[in-house]
Amino acid sequence: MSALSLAPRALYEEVAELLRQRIFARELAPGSWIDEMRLAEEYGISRTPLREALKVLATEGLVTMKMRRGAYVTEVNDKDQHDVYHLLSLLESDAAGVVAVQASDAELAELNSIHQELVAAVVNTDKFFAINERFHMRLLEIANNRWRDQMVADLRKVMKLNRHNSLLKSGRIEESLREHQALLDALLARDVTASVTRMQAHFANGLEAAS
Amino acid sequence: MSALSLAPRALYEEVAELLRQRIFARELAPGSWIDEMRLAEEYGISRTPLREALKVLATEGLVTMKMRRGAYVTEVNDKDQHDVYHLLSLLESDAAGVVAVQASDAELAELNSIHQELVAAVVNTDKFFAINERFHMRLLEIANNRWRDQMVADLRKVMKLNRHNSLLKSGRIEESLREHQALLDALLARDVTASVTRMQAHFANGLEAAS
DNA sequence: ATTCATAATTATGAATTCAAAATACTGTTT
DNA sequence: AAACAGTATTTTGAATTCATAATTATGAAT
Repeated sequence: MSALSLAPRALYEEVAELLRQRIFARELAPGSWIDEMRLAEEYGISRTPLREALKVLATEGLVTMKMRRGAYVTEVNDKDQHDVYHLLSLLESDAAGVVAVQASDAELAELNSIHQELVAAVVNTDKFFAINERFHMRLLEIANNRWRDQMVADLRKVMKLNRHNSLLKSGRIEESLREHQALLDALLARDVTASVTRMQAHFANGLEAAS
Repeated sequence: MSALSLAPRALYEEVAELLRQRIFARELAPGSWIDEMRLAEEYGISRTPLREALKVLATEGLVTMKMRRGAYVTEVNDKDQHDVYHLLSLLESDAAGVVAVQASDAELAELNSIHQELVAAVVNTDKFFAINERFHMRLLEIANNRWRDQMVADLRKVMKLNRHNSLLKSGRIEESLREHQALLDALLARDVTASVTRMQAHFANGLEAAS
């Protein structure tokens, strides 16, 4: 007795999301060929919406179309990984600077409260990851630039293609928490430069740990 | 007796590019409905590749799909315009910083030579615009981050949706040239901070003139 | 004349069909 | 056994067809 979705997505969107999940789960491995017929049959749909979904994923960079030989899961090499991470750092640091200037007091308080949840979740790795993700997402929302949001979302998807995909290593929880705290201090002080710098530092440390 | 393209694009890509041209030319105006059947007939193709092209443009942000009512050219308001411009500034400034560090002497010399062309073209507005575009593109290429290139390309497409789309106002040619010169000086001196700052300034002035 | 209900038309979304290209298979020759 | 030619199969790309939702047109009732 599930409620009908109020805004049912188009079938091709639905399928695109399913494919993303399978790609991130490495069920569809980087470099591997995507069997249109097999998947269409598996999902009980025709090839038409499936092929539309593949074209969307290709535009996002998750999939690579090869002329007359179909779709392949994009292979992300070390340089790609590094390049994408660099851009994430750039965009999110900029967002932090914007938040330091533009956020309402209530919004800063909200970020602070998410951070407190983070502190409380330090013993639970999975929960910590989830809340950490939420912190970053909320900060982006507050920065209020839908184009950046879209770009960050796409880049994060590409990051997930890599085996070492976690933006946050389990061994770095305490360290990461301190970095978050420092960032939050800068935001609450509405110090733009420090906010940007500390977000950059947060990312720089993350990459070092990930490489 | 034209040479066959060595890498003939897929039909849906071809069509996507044709549609982009028409959107930028405002032949397909922002907010207007895109008539699939009409266009398919006009191009002498079926709706299938056309619809695939529309989904690509939707992912790029040029087109908005409305459930069960087709595709519409995206309307870009002033805030969008500002937000996109901000990101272009951020990405290209960062690229300038990267170039200052990583470019070979030959690559810097190449940028310098393009700049000399720019100086020479100061009397010819159209030529100036074209060479200016080439300078920015080449700088991005040298920065060597295909993900950024893709993002910048997409953002520039969105900028073109706006009536005041020129990233460079005709009244600002001399001023723009001076900014380029200053940027180039910083690059040749391999001064990262100055390179970033001057690219930012170049963009900041551009927006002011555009608004 | 305006509103409302109903029918006709049109457009979308998705399945199916079809043509051509790429790949796999078979059998022959060396 | 390896290399090749020729055939069969598979798969892609694109056109066509079909079902249904949305829109428009028509006509009746107030």
